[in-house]
Amino acid sequence: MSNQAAPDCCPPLTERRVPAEAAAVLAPAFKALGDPVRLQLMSMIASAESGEICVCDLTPAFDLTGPTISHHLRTLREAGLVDAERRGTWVYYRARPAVLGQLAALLTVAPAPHEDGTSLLRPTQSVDRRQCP
Amino acid sequence: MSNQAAPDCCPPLTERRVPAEAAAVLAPAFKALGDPVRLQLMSMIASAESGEICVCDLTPAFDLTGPTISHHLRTLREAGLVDAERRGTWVYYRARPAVLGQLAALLTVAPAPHEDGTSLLRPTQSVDRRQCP
DNA sequence: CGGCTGTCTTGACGTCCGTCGAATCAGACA
DNA sequence: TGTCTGATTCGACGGACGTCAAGACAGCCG
Repeated sequence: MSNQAAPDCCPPLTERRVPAEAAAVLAPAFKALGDPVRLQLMSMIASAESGEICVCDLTPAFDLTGPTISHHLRTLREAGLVDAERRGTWVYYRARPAVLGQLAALLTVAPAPHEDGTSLLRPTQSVDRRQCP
Repeated sequence: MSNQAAPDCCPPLTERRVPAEAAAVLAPAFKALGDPVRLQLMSMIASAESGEICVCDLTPAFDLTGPTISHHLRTLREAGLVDAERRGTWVYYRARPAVLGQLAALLTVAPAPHEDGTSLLRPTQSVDRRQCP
């Protein structure tokens, strides 16, 4: 339905101020990723071996009903983050790397040499970082 | 209040599936950027010449009341994306480049050589791309 | 001290979002 | 053709979100 979150272009958010029109187009993409379920769905789709993944593989991974997963997938679709294709009985979802890349570019901070090192990982100390040994 | 969106760590979303706990911590950061006003605020703060910017410079840039801007700034603060510091009469906000960098890394797609080129910019053709001449 | 300016908090209101159950649509298969 | 399975849409409900007006708090200055 011609939504297609279309960011203005490339300049990192830290370089120059994002104009209102660009923000209006970019924000929905971030909003789509602003839900834990959708973030996981996006990751499962984007990291699929064959480049695509069946809905029937996505649904059982959550404690949610089919319609709810379908709703989240639609949100990702309307945000322009994924593509869907029906093939026979099943529907396959595929990521749009170029779009992810654009969002990444927007958030990318140049070299960041004199950082304060205060990453999200260790804000103070109470955060569990059971990843990254 | 000890919120501090703390992503698990580094592996791009396209590499391996984001675990539920990590998604629960990362999603709020994206959600915070999922509003046009906050995205602009984030950009204005992150692109500030001196590294920080006064609330008195942020508020007049929008057609919104002071409390509303303050509310959005609080959201960004609680998401761990910015820091606030009161200095005399004014309050200054400063970005957290390391956090932005982590979010960027999560969205970064490796090299992406065989792309279909379908970036958000030109999904089909109906999108206005009055940026990027 | 008293007033002033700037910012944040509180309370309220309307809207949007996440979730579900039931119904509907799309293919496959007998 | 009929039926079964998989996925989406529809309708509804509770909760969260964006916004504002009014009030409270912090620091300056006369």
